[in-house]
Amino acid sequence: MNRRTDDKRTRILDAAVVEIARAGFYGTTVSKIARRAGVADGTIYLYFENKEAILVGVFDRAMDRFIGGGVLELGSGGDASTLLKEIVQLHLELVGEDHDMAVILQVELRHSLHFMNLFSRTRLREYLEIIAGVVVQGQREGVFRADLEPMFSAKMVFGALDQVATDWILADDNSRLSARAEDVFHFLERALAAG
Amino acid sequence: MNRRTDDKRTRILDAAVVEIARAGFYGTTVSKIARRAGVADGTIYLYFENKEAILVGVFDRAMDRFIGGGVLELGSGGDASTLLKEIVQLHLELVGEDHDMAVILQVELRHSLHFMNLFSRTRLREYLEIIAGVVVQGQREGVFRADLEPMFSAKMVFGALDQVATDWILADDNSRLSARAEDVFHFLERALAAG
Amino acid sequence: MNRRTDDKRTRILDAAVVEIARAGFYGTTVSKIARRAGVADGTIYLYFENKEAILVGVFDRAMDRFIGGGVLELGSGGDASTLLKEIVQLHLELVGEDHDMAVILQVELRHSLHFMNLFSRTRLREYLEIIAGVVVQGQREGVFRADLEPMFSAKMVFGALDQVATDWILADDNSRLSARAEDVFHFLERALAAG
Amino acid sequence: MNRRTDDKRTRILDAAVVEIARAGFYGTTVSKIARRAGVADGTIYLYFENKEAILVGVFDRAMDRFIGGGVLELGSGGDASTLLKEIVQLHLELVGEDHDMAVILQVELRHSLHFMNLFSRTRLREYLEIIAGVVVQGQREGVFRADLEPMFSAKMVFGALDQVATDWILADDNSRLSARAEDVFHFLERALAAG
DNA sequence: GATGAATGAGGATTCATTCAT
DNA sequence: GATGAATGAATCCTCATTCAT
Repeated sequence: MNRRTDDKRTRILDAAVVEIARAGFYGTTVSKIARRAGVADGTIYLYFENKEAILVGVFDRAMDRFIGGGVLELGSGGDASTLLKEIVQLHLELVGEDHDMAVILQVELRHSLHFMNLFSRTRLREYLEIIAGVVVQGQREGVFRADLEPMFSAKMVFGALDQVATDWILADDNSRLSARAEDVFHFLERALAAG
Repeated sequence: MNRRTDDKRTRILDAAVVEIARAGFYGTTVSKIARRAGVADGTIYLYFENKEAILVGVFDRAMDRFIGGGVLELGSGGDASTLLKEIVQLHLELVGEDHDMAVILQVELRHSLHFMNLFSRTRLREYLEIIAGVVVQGQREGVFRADLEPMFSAKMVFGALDQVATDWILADDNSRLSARAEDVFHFLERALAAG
Repeated sequence: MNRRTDDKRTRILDAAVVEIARAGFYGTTVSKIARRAGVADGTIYLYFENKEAILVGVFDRAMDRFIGGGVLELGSGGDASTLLKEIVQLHLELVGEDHDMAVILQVELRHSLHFMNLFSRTRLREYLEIIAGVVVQGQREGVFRADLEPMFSAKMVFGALDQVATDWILADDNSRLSARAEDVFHFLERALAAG
Repeated sequence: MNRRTDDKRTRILDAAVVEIARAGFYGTTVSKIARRAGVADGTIYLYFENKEAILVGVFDRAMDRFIGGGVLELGSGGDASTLLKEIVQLHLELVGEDHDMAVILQVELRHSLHFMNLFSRTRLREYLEIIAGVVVQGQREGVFRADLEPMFSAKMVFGALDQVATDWILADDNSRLSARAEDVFHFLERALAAG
């Protein structure tokens, strides 16, 4: 895939994000995405097998950015509590960065069992394992309760972040999502803390 | 609305739950719902304005059962911690009771901003306020931390329950959802507890 | 058909005139006509075989009023020119009397070849023959040109009246249709006059 | 619009004329028109916004042919009486040329107030003004009566032509419509003539 | 690779008509 | 006779996908 090709794929994905965020997956048409991307309808099918594959593409790219773009590098150092704080901060920053993308992650991705499964079995699992790793580290360090199952805890953390993100989408005010990081961390730390 | 009429509306909603849970809102047709309900296509439109209204109907009935069927009676007595435990228990029991309905609540309802808005502005708000009320009571009783904003706490509680429910849907094993109530309560109680 | 029955039929026709004039034959539904008439949908079918029969009913009643209600009595006396003047006057008065009815006569009746045929072979023919009779009388009296075929002349007269009536419908100002009688007569008399 | 495209649009209009003349606008389906035109149903919508737009298209093309194809060139020369004769002749020739098209002009176009308005406010007005121009010329030349309002006279002329055309459609014999031109002109000339 | 005109299956919705009460 | 709930055939229109250029 050379640069030109890649550029066209990128433009299609960018266009899809906007259109899907605005009107929903079923409310958009391949034609509209093509028009916004500045390509012909048929061109879409040179880069994606079908309409659903565009959504998968959007989603994959988002998760690549999400996970590749920071979360993985967290493991480098610091105590578990700090890491947790960083995860919360980063999650809300990344999701809050691009409203259209956030709509897709929080709303459009939940389209069907099929999609949710895809999500939960692949990229979400990866992400949850990173969080669970932090929990395990915390338990080893003695700062997090030992009686909580790490993967369960990771899901609770994700649940909190997800809820806050969805809430932010729906509020549709001009607040920054990351402004809520402090509160979320505060809540989660207490739930996880030892002693 | 007499018994006959009510019966037909009920049958349509029941059929819709099954069809939508199975194939998604956009994957089902009005015809399929009608066939399963044992009525003619046109009959659907005597009870619902359009296809979307069926989904709203499904959702409303579920929330009526959900809120009417127990959560409201919680306020009667007991300390805040017990009430929270009961909410957690009841939420997971009710959602876990009917897998098809759960799929709709956890997946299909999140279809679009439009639906999420409907959800969040109406019944979810009502529910969150009940939870927030328990938090306030706990704070007054001195068992819950006073430094947490009650509505924020309520959202965290809901986020945890929601995550567990979605996780259960996706796991698709034969576990009972309510079996996870203990762990969730354990997590949330610690997050909220004073001291 | 007793008085009660007749009353219901009348109410249905009255309702049909209003609905059809307002929205067109295809733009109305049997249900709407029934609602306006204050009867049940099914009741319509006790009085009319099907939807089209309602239009035929509306049309027949209108023509009965039209022809029965004056034109036939013209023959009684007077010279041909006066009779022509009276026909023109009466035609425009009757059509202009009820705007809804006029819309049906000038617009809705022209729905299809089928209807136009019905119209032209029955009531219109009857009417044209009355006019042609006046022409013949005028020719005999020597006031109308003898070189014009009476039925052709009658059609020209009707064409003029019809055009003026349609024009009035479309103008939709508050003018009275019969105000145009003078001009029309003026035009037609000259066309027909001998010498 | 290149040749291919234009060709397809033409084929759709041709097919529509036949289908609509045969069964009426509401008696035809988009599918039938498509089949006769030899295109897919969806193709219709590449050329027309909806079913009604097909009828408008049919009507516009007819009026273009009608007005563009002769009547406008009349103004060139000759006295008013000759011009009137030519208009009558041309009108009946053009309408009589294509029976299907004539059915649409005389019957289908009168379907509804909506259509009649469209007709009367646009192309008919244009046409009436041409006729009125001839009347004015005749009045200036002193061959037409000065006491007739030109636009009113034009409507009378059109009413006569329209009536004859409709009559021809309904007669459905094998006569040529233009054969009636002589009589119509004879009638109208006398009505308009000065002196 | 790129185009976009063409396809045609699919689906929501309407509404004339029926018939059990 | 009267009702009006129920029917289901019919139709307009959309849109993902294809393929000749």
